[in-house]
Amino acid sequence: MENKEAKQQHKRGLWKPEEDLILKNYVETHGEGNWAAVSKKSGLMRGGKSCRLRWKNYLRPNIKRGGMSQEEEDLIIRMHKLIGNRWSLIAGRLPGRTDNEVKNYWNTHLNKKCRSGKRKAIDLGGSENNSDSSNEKLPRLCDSQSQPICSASTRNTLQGLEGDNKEEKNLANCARADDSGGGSFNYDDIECGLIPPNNATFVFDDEPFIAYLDSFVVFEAFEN
DNA sequence: AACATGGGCAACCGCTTTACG
DNA sequence: TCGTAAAGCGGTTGCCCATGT
Repeated sequence: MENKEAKQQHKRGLWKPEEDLILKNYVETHGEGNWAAVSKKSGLMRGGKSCRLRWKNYLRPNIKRGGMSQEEEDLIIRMHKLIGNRWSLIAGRLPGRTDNEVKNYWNTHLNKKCRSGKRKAIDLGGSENNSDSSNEKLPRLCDSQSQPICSASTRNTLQGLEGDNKEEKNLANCARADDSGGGSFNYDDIECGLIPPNNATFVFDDEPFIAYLDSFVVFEAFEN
């Protein structure tokens, strides 16, 4: 950990173009990692954390800057409904976007938009395992042939969640699951690995929803 | 023209998780 | 197994700029 003295001698505030250049050159030469050493060896008077953040959010190759496309916006909204403020996970599904950017975009644009909308009641009937009367109106998860009723795009979105870590894999398993089970589970259970992969109903904000359903189907959240 | 206000965004803080000796 | 340092992450702060009065 950095001690107070070290912290005090670290420069703070906005990065100058020449600092960016130094950091960029250094990382391109020596590779990412060992950020504590970067500030010392590169001559930058910045903390390791600061260097890492600057590289990750602005200097990395393939960083996409500027306004979000409608597709990206939709994806952020859908994924936020699904997994909440897991900005790094969401950003991981938006090529060239960073968690910080997604977070800022949500806080400044989408959060207001979503808050101004009001959730409509959802007809979610047919969940066998749910004795809770509040869930009696859950919609059938599949049609009579047990086909998922979500859009292909949403399945792809959710299946695309699969990544290197356990959390992403669990989400991906849920996304893949068919609806033979129809039980419900919450996010903590997923993380703990307590949920078998054929269960596909999340509980989020105390409301159940189906992981692989298109959020625009399940969450008619926005009133025009 | 000067000031106030609010929005947008970059950066920092502090907690958690991971890696390693 | 434990302790420590580094890295990752989400929340928050504060600066800058555009707009309104």
